[in-house]
Amino acid sequence: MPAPLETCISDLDCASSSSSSSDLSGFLTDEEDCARLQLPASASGPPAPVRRGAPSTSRASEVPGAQDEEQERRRRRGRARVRSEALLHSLRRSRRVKANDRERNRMHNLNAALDALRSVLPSFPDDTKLTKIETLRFAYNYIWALAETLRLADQGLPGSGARERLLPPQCVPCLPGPPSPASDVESWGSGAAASPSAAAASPLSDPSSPAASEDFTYGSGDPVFSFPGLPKDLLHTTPCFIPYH
DNA sequence: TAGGCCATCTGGTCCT
DNA sequence: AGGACCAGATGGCCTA
Repeated sequence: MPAPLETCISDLDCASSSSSSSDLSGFLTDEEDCARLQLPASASGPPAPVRRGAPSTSRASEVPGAQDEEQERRRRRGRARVRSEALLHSLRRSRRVKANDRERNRMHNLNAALDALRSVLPSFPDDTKLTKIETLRFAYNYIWALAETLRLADQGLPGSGARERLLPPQCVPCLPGPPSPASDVESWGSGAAASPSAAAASPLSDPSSPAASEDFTYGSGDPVFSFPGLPKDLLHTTPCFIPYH
């Protein structure tokens, strides 16, 4: 019984010999086309050329010289198979290269956004670049600290509404941030996203820590970021709002 | 040298 | 169907 794949590849032999390499999409596109190669020639596609309507193997053996023709046919089929597999590989490869390019570009955009985020965060004195995860955690804490500063300012100036003027109302509820460190320090890092290791690493988890009793300032140059009423080293710690793994 | 961070590749899944 | 998004794998670079 002749292999269907060989029959199809015999078709490909004719098709590929008349097609340039830049015109492959019409008959070989992807895995589905590859699967189609497994179908019998009668299942789809153009009718087989007369050449492939040659006598069957059993009849060919009866004709003098037919064995040579059969061998030649097999050689052609073998070459066609190699060619078609190479074409499939080439097409898959070009698609993969395009996908890789898009993915690279996507990651570059993501990194550009992270750089933009870094640029609006207070920079470290030694100009060390924050890692990606540090940038995200730092930004989270920084936003929380700013909001908390406004909240404390509001407490100091009842009815001033400074926070409401500076921050849209939805900004505050969207921060699942910690409670005021002064009032509920122990609950820092106790959220669902928190890990014990992170909580233990934070000086804020220890109410007796000196860090929890001093006003937070950030930066050694100009400007120095000051957050009255907030614990020192707030932004250097990672109070687990972004889960650890 | 081990561990952390990062860029890239890759295949799978979802969405338009 | 093609692109976006995601997560895992891998290898390079750097630092303690």
